[in-house]
Amino acid sequence: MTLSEEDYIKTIYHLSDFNSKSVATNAIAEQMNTKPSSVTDMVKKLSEKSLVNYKKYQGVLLSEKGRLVALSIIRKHRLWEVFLVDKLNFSWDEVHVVAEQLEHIKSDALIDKLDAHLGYPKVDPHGDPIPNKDGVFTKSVKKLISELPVGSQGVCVGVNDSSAAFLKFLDKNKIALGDTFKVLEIEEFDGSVTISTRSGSIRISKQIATNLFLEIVDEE
Amino acid sequence: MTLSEEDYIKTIYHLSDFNSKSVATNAIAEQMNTKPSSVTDMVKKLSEKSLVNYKKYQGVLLSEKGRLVALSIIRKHRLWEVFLVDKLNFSWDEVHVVAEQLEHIKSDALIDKLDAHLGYPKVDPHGDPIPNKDGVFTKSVKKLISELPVGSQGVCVGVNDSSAAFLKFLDKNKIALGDTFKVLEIEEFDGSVTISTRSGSIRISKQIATNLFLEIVDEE
DNA sequence: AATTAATTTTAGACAAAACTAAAAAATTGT
DNA sequence: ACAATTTTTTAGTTTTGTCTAAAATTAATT
Ligand SMILES: [Mn+2]
Ligand SMILES: [Mn+2]
Ligand SMILES: [Mn+2]
Ligand SMILES: [Mn+2]
Repeated sequence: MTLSEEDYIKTIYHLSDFNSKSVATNAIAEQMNTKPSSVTDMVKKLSEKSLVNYKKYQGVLLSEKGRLVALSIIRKHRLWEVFLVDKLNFSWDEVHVVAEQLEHIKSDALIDKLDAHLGYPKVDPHGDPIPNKDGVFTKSVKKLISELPVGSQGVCVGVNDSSAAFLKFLDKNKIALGDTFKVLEIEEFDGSVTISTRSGSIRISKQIATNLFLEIVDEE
Repeated sequence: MTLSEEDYIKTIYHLSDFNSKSVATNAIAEQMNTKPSSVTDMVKKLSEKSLVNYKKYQGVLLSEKGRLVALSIIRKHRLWEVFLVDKLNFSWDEVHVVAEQLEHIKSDALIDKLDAHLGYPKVDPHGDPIPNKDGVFTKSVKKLISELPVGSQGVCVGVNDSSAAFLKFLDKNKIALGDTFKVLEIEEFDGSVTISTRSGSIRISKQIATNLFLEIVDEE
């Protein structure tokens, strides 16, 4: 597999929405910043290698083989993201570009040992699940606090608004990525939410609640 | 810089012996498992970009610009090797192939943070020096114990004989890569050497002494 | 249903990096 | 010194991945 083939496979997987619907040539071209004609060429090649199912003018879907390739690249991408954040102190919004390169390093031993070194994480810094060696992953849910019912619990994994002002606000209120929160109460009147944090429980406004993503850990 | 260009630059640097003598087309071809004609093509391209000085039939030498590129790749290669050994528990003889890929990842921030995470190492797992950001490095010396005078001190960084038997012997005598040794006495009669180790001093035969490399740390 | 618009594919070209075969230059041995 | 050998370069292809321009197909609108 060349680097370019791997990126196409990954893009097709992402655009297919868990491999359920067929992906349009133009959609791939747009996502990858190439021309539709280039996509057609590549898709033909991937079809030759039976990594995708493709019929002219009908769009494209990953084969089972292709799906496993996609998941192995996604696994590498997300493990590297965890490494960059946990070990090298990158912030969660800087890691994607670098992981885009690291995901193509070819060495099974490397990924196994990296996985172990990171303590077999289940989720990347953006709250997205990390497939295991066989491409199995727990389809986790990432939701805004404002969308959750009372009693929900999850790990804070992202923000909608990444302005300096908002991040400063979070800091002041001792809210950080990686923290576990529980929704204690929702105020009907103004939509504000009371959540439990490390340092006791606090109430956050509806505006804040619509800007914080929780990763709901699907208990196994 | 493409991956291929980077590998050529690095190879030319290594073959030029600290950039002192001009490198033959055939030597590059042999080292890189390509044909001489391919090398000529690439060398012309590198010359266009003024990364090398090249005149037909005269061999090639890195320009100052090229030398700095070479050193930045070597820096990355060796830092990744340290990471693989120190953090991921690879053994020192497994890391080269993987580092050969990792050295091409493009991100200054990544290398800075990796360097910090590793504690700013000066030397890679094979005892080779790690250039700093500006391409400066202490030209360190790697020598067999049998070649050292009494009083020499250094870090054990490699073996000549990597047979299981020899490695087992080292293990039994509590000699490991990364240990610091000092030459205490050399026996004229049989060439055996007394060295100080973690666990006191031991005498090793001439045969052992000709199979262990020490990295002599050039005090600055 | 027919025309128009959008999407997708084909045809032909190009740059990067490799190759083979043959020509040119440098080196070596007598 | 000059023929033989080795090294290096040139010329012409190939593969991979991209592009533009034009043709084919499908989708949307009157
Ligand atoms: Mn990528
Ligand atoms: Mn991610
Ligand atoms: Mn390399
Ligand atoms: Mn090394």
